[in-house]
Amino acid sequence: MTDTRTRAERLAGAIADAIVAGEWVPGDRLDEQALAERYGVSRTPVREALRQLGATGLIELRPRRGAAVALVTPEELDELFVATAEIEATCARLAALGMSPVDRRRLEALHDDMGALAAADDPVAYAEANTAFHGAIYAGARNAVLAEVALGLRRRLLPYRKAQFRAPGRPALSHREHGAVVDAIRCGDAAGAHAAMLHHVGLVERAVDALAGRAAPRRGAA
Amino acid sequence: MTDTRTRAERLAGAIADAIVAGEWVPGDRLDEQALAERYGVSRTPVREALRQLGATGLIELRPRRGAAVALVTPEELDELFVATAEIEATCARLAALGMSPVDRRRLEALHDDMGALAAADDPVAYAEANTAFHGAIYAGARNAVLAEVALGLRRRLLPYRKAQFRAPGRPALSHREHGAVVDAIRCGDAAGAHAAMLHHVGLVERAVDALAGRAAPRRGAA
DNA sequence: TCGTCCAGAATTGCATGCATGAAAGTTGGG
DNA sequence: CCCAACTTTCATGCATGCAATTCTGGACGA
Repeated sequence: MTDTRTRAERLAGAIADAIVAGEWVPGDRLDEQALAERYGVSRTPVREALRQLGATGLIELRPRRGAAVALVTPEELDELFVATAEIEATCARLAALGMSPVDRRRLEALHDDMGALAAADDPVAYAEANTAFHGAIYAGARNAVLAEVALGLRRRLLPYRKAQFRAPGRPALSHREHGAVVDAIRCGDAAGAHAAMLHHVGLVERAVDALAGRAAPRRGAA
Repeated sequence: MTDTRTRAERLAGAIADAIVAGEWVPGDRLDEQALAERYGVSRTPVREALRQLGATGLIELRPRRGAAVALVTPEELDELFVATAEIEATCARLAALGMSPVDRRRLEALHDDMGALAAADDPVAYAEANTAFHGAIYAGARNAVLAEVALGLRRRLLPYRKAQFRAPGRPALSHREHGAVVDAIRCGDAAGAHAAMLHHVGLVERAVDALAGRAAPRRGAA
């Protein structure tokens, strides 16, 4: 069956995928004509796709100066991480309160499966399963709006956390932290789920900082 | 000095303002040609503006079938309110933890000023000040990303909460709830600020529900 | 009365062309 | 050698035109 979406929509998806895949890195210029030729369309749908992506924050549109993959400052990156952590923690709390028994079992099963990937120290497979894990938390919160916001923020962070799981032993650490979240959700411990998720994403931030070769930014520190 | 923004950007702002002002209500079709004539431009920048607004959720773009002001179902409306409440509560918690003494004083002053508006039962002036109040909370959280998300959700809700303050006595009730938030922030009571804000926005939702009653817009209703 | 089907009209999707503003390159002066 | 102003080049912003799809309304048959 044919795709009913417009070219602009498909382009937006394709360009976003390419950015997340690292084909362009933050700061790279997105030339309208080059994109048009690459995807075999005219500049018009390319421009519409770029506007759409600009509204999500994944790219930046500077009037008369073209589009570029969003280049966030260290301060903005910290805010992005904090915002993501808070929203994911909120999802975890809502999940602890309202997740169905069946969904809880599924989450536990997914977590158990990830244990094997962590033990095998398989970063690629673990990263993929990690996305599913966080997606299960979003779903457990039973709030599509929060999930959409969280996914949007996660996408904006992806260009900066690509290599995160490649550090040896990181999947295992991530898995232990997930365990705290899963335990709290299983017990219906809303505050515990919130705290565990906040702690987890906070650790991810510090890992990214370490990879970037910076000292971990501290909120309000001198 | 001349506006350096492109026509598409200005159009996006103007159309959003018109929607929030109630010039079009949820479900109304947005005709490209009509918009182009109204704002004295061609369809090209109009289309780009519509894509931008579509990405924010304020309008819906149905391929080959035009754009319309987003018509949210009662279930989605509930999710929007919950998400907004959770994010604003998070901002309140962060504000309680990290707001500067000067900002705390400013927030208290703003709250006191709103007391007069509430006593006078002036819904229009109170609604305006209310926006400033919540903006002060966002600022207190010191996280532009969270603030941006909260504002975006608030904007999507605005077409549904326009008449909210017109119920007699509502400004006074809102002001009392704000007082609980302000008190908690003043004491640095993070959990209290979170709970007070959650409660406050939850009450707003119930007020909107009451106003909407059975006349709430329904998609595809029989 | 109701549903179906088929022009005609209207609207969206996209390509193309041109004008404007920004960046790069060049030249002349200090 | 450096810098500033000018020129050139090129990408973006926008208008216009055409093709494809959807919508409308009326005729026709059950």
